[in-house]
Amino acid sequence: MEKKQRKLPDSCGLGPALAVIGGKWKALLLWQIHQAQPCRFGELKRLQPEISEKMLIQHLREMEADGIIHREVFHQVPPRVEYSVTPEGAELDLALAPLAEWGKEHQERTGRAKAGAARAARTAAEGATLG
Amino acid sequence: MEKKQRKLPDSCGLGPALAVIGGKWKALLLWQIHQAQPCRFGELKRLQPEISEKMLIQHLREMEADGIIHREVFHQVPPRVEYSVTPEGAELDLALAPLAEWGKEHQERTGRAKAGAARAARTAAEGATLG
DNA sequence: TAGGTACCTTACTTTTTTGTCTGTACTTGT
DNA sequence: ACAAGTACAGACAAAAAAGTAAGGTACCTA
Repeated sequence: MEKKQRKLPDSCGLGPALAVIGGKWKALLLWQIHQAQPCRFGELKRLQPEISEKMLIQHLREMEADGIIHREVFHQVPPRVEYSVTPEGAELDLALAPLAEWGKEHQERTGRAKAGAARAARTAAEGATLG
Repeated sequence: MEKKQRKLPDSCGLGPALAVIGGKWKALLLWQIHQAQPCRFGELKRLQPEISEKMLIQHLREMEADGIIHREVFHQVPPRVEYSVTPEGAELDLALAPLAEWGKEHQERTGRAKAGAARAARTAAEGATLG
C-alpha cells in the first residue's frame, strides 16, 4: 500500500475530511457515483475521460478504504465491478453541498475575466458538467 | 507569481472551493484568523509553530488573492501587519462547518487504533487544538 | 558594533501527487 | 489469428506542493 498522504493538521475535524476528499478527482467521483448508482468502472471512465485509469482505480481504492464507497465484484466472464456510495459517503456528499454552493458563488464573483473564455469554450465543446 | 495550482476539475463548484481551501494549512489558518481577529503575522506563527514562515506567507498571500482574508499594513517601526477574514471568508468558514463535523465523526468511527496513541500523546503534550 | 524584533523574499531540495505507458487474464466477434 | 472489451497492476517520469536555509530591511537596544 502506497499511502503516504500529505498529512493534514487536524483541528476541528477538517483535516480528516480533507484527507478523504482532497484528491484531485475524489469529490467529482463521489458525486458521480452518487448520481448513477450503482456505477461500473468503465462507466466512470466514460463519464470522466480526463481521469487516467491509474488515478481512477487509485482514488476508488482509497475511497473504499475510507469507507465512503462500496465495491462489489461479480465473478463473471467479462469482469464486472460495481461501485456505490455507503451511508457515510452519502453524508459526506451532503456535507459537501454548502462548500459547493460557496464555490459556485465564489467563481461567479471572481472568474469573469479568466474563466469566462475558458468556460465558454468548454461549454460549447462538451455541454457543461453541472453548474 | 508562482501559481500553477493543481487545477481541479469543476462541476458543481467544488473545484473552485477546494482550490481556495485545499492548501495544507489554509483551512486551519482561516479558522484561526476567524477566531483571533485581527491577527498579526507573528501571532499566527506562534499559534502554529509547525508551519514554516514561507508556507505561512505563501498561504496568506493566496488567501488574500482569493479574497477570503484581508491584509492591513501599518507602517510602523517594527512593522505591523494584521490579518482578518473578509465576509466571503466568513461564509467559507461557515460552509466548512458541516464538512468539519463529518470529519470529526469519521475519525471517531475509524481512527481508534492508529490515531488513538498519537492523539493521546499530542493531547498530553500540548493540550489539543479543538476537538 | 553586535544582537534583537517583525515581516517577509529568494534559491534550492525533498516529498507527494498525478500522469503515461505497458502488461495481464479471459472471452467474444470477425 | 487477431482485434476489442473488462478491470485492473506496476514501473517510471513529470509536475506540483511543501520544506529548509539563508538573506534582507528598517529600526531599536545594549
